[in-house]
Amino acid sequence: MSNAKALPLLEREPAAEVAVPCCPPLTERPLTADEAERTAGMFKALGDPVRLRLFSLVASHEGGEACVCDISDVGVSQPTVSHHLKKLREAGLLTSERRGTWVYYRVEPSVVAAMGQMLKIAG
Amino acid sequence: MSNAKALPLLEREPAAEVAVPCCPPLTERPLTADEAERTAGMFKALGDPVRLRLFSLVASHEGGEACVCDISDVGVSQPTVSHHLKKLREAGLLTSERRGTWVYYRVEPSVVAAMGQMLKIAG
DNA sequence: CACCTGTATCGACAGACGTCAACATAGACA
DNA sequence: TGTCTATGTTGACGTCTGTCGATACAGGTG
Repeated sequence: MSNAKALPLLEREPAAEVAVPCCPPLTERPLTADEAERTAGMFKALGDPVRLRLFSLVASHEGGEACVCDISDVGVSQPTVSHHLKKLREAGLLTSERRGTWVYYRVEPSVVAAMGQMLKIAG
Repeated sequence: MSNAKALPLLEREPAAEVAVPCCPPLTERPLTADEAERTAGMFKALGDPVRLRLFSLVASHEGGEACVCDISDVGVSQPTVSHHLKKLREAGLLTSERRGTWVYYRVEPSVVAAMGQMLKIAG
């Protein structure tokens, strides 16, 4: 599926150690220490205002993806934007792909869905 | 009895500045800087493994509430537990009430629902 | 009253984190 | 090849944060 083997930005890291289907709704049962350790990273990634804006810029961008150049205007320097996008990638919330000169980011729906699942109240 | 005016723990802070109904799904439109600033605090609160466990312990506890004594076994000291519960309170995710000797925490459903709403994918 | 238990606060410390300027790298194009 | 633009990486800096022991406060019980 998808990448045969040549996606530098995608392949560099083992993707998301946080991975996809993790935990039941938080109301269902207490998380184990291990589950909490892995899952907290996803929430932490959205716990910074700049990252939250970057994420919403990607998520709401037409076509479901955005070039870095489209979303860089969030009030911090370019290296800082790059740093935050990396954090969002490492958390599994975004994926990136270089196409020619530009790098495009898109939301990883399964991870976001997993987060939403955990916040489901009184299932 | 139901204290007429002496609820130190509850009254001390203006509850959640984060408040309740904030933002549309992150896929709908980019957050403003101000929205992101206020909203990131909620995700940040769940971005720590210990806090995430404490939250799930409260959320999944029978009766919808839990005494601190019920949830203190998360591997950190009692002051640290108290510190984290305060953070969750300040973020608006939990409320607390002292009843006699014990203090009970419960989930603030509206705030959690707001977070879930933001994570809704593709409206 | 004194004493005990449950919970919050204080003060200190180490480590994590956000930020930037400087530099490095990758493509496009001449 | 060289140069230009877009993006990532490095190193440094100050601030925030998680943690603990010591202490304070609240309420129950004797």
